[in-house]
Amino acid sequence: MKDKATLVRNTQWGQALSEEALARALAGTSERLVPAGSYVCLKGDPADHWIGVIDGLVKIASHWVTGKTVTFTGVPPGGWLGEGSMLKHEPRRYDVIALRESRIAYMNRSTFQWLLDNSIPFNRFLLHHLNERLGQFIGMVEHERLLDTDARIARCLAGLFNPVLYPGTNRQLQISQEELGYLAGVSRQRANQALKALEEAGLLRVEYGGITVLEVEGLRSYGN
DNA sequence: TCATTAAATTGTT
DNA sequence: AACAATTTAATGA
Repeated sequence: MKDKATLVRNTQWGQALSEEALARALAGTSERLVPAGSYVCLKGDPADHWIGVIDGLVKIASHWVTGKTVTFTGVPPGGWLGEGSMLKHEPRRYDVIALRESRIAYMNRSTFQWLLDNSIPFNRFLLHHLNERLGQFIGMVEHERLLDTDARIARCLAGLFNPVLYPGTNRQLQISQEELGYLAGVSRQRANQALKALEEAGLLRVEYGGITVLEVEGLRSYGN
């Protein structure tokens, strides 16, 4: 994906906006290039923006004082995040970190509010978005303690391919096994081992610097 | 356009 | 965790 205009235009709500409204939405959205390993936003920051991923890959995580980090989920291009703190008018409750160099769109609060007040499709989108996110986290809590690493990786990938949350993601995903390990909370070696098992099962193809998903449903239900 | 070199990613111990 | 092998990207002729 190239820029914020492409990102917004490709969303469900963006397509329903008039040219005038689209221009207004874009005017209230800035764009920043975040280097790999840098923060997109920090826990405790005032939530003044809704964040969209134009290109790259970010993870939503929490940093513990002991130095441990817990990753909640990854967000590929086409995904949006941060609406929760935005709606509740409270500080960010997590860190967002770029796993590799990423182009990020920041929509300011007034524009977000304006869309909320004026666009039914935007509201519908947010509703679906929140509902999917909720389902995703319920599933994670349910399975985290029950599944082995192979299945965790499988679910992690299936999560990245969720067509509602991340409509821009096609069957190919550019993610190194190291990054995948970060997302699933396992070592690179173990991620590699899991990927081999999943490839063996015919669910995906491992390529240099990325993977191609063959059976999203198979990934989602792997290990059940 | 092709060849060489550097960087990134993966496989193995 | 460290090293070797492989693939891609970058550079210059």
